[in-house]
Amino acid sequence: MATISDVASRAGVSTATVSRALNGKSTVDPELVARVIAAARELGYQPNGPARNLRRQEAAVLALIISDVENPFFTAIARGVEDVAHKVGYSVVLCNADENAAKERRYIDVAIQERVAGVIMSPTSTATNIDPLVNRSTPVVAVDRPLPGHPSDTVLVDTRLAAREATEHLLARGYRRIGCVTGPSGVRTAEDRLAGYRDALRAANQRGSTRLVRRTEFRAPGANRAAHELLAQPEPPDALLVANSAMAIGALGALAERGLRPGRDVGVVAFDDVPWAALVDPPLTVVAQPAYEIGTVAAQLLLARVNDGARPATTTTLAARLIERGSSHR
Amino acid sequence: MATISDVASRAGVSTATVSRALNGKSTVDPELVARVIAAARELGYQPNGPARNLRRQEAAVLALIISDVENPFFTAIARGVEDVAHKVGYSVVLCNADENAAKERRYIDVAIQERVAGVIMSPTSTATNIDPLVNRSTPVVAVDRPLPGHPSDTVLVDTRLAAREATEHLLARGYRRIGCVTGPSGVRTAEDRLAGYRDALRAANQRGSTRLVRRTEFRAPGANRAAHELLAQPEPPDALLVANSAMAIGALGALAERGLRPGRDVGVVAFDDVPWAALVDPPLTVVAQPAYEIGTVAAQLLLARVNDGARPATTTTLAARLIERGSSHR
DNA sequence: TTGTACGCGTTATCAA
DNA sequence: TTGATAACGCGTACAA
Repeated sequence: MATISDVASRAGVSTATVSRALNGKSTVDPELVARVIAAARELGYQPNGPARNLRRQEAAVLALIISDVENPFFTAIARGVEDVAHKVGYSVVLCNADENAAKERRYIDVAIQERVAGVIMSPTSTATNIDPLVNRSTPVVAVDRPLPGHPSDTVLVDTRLAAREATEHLLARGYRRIGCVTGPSGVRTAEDRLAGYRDALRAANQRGSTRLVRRTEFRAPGANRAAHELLAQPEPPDALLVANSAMAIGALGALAERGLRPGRDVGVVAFDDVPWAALVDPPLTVVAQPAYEIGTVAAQLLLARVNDGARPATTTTLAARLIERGSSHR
Repeated sequence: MATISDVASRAGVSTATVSRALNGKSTVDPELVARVIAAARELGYQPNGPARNLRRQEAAVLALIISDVENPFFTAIARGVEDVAHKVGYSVVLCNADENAAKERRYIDVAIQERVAGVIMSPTSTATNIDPLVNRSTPVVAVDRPLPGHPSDTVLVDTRLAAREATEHLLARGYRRIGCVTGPSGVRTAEDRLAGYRDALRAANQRGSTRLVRRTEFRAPGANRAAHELLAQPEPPDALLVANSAMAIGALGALAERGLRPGRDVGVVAFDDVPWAALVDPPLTVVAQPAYEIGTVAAQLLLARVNDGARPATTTTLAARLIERGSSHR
């Protein structure tokens, strides 16, 4: 494989000049630049990344550690991050922690070992430990969920308010016993959505009952079981607030299995506006989170911090938007 | 940040011994190993990846370049690759080419620059050029679509046969004018699905008509337009074979917009068994591709080739499975 | 079994 | 503006 000195001898210059020419330093004779570029092309020269990163003590790479690659919310974030990063010459490596603290820990180690410029992550839980990153002063931006412990740039959605509005919407539609299927305890978004739900009930002078609330993993099977449990009760809920789209699949499945029609029999609002939401019958009312924008904002914050480690940490909170469809209409 | 010589002095040994101890070489006194490990832990030592990769001339990293992160088919492949790679100590970096030849090209360059051990990719089109990888003898495994030019390990689904069976299923259900919405020309899976569709019509002594076929990008909006065009004709199709799940969303949307009910009015079979397929009304008949298994097989092939570059190239073809649901029932 | 010393390919410093 | 050279941190050949 061609190295920088191969290019240097072919162009009849020193390696230093090749390096300067290829990195666009302004202090190089234009004619030499042309010769270097030609030589590099002829040899199919590609710089050796590890050597460059070793020398520079940093790679033009951002790590994005997300909790679940199969969740469209997180893949949309990924696209936002990529679009911003690529524009300024950074690559993004996507790591799937799979809602698994051990995998997450492993990817944090990989990010450190590879000396990436910065890390964007959605922590799997409040147990997430970023001390290793902080100790090495690798910039970290949290998305979707805040990081425990250290102050860091954070991009969130006002999901508590969104959950409140969604619940108020159900109340306004005439549903009276609203249930909530949310994520595991220890995950901030799960807590916030539940809190927003309770805010709305309290504001309407309803006493929330724990019999109407279930916590489960953020996936379909758990939500399916949870919905069945709620609906099997003597006084079942007449509406459900569901905390993400995978869970919506489980919950809607449970309704179908019980012969209940969303909207008419049980009102349903779920978080995340997935492409198929408008397609089910009746179409699903959702809380649309600005996932792509979370990604772009996070990437901008991270790049800013890479260039200035002393910037004070900020928290950006984006608004979600309720999209009313048939599943919350009797 | 702690280096290997920090660990060495703390443990009272040489850097060579630290290296050997940490890499599990058998020729080290067990007591020294213990001291080294203790020192490394105390210092929070993490090896410098770039330095290690520079020295080793290779990184324990696989690149996975997929055509679309937002397509569940590809994210399932990614999980398969990850699970196999992690088991043997390799990391996976996921790159989203976004069905875009330029991004794909860029990620190939990144893979070369970072000197990854190997690349798994689903080529965006027959124009994909992997010469740069081949020239540097970086092992490549193609998934979903074959690579043009060079013989390489390849993991495919027998999608032509699957399309034929899906079409025969529609014929057996009594549909008589079957249309096909497939992907762009130049993409092998798009061609194969169309070919399988035509195989079935020919076997049934039907003359396929180009008026029943549309090609479009593998996304919902294109498929939506295509389905509208097909259905607006004087003699519209009474069934549709749709080439992936994103396109299914567009096509089902078109049916809804025209007040047509899947199954009863227009039979529908789509590729890829997505979680919501069973949830729409009527449930969607699909061709389930073994995506996760594609990933595991591809990773195994790649790792085998990393260890033995002389292995002959193989092509593995996996079978797809038709899952009959309501959308192909009158 | 352990230590010394070199080189991987690049960039940055310094001198010319 | 250019070139010689040192240094980044690690693994290993070789010597002890």
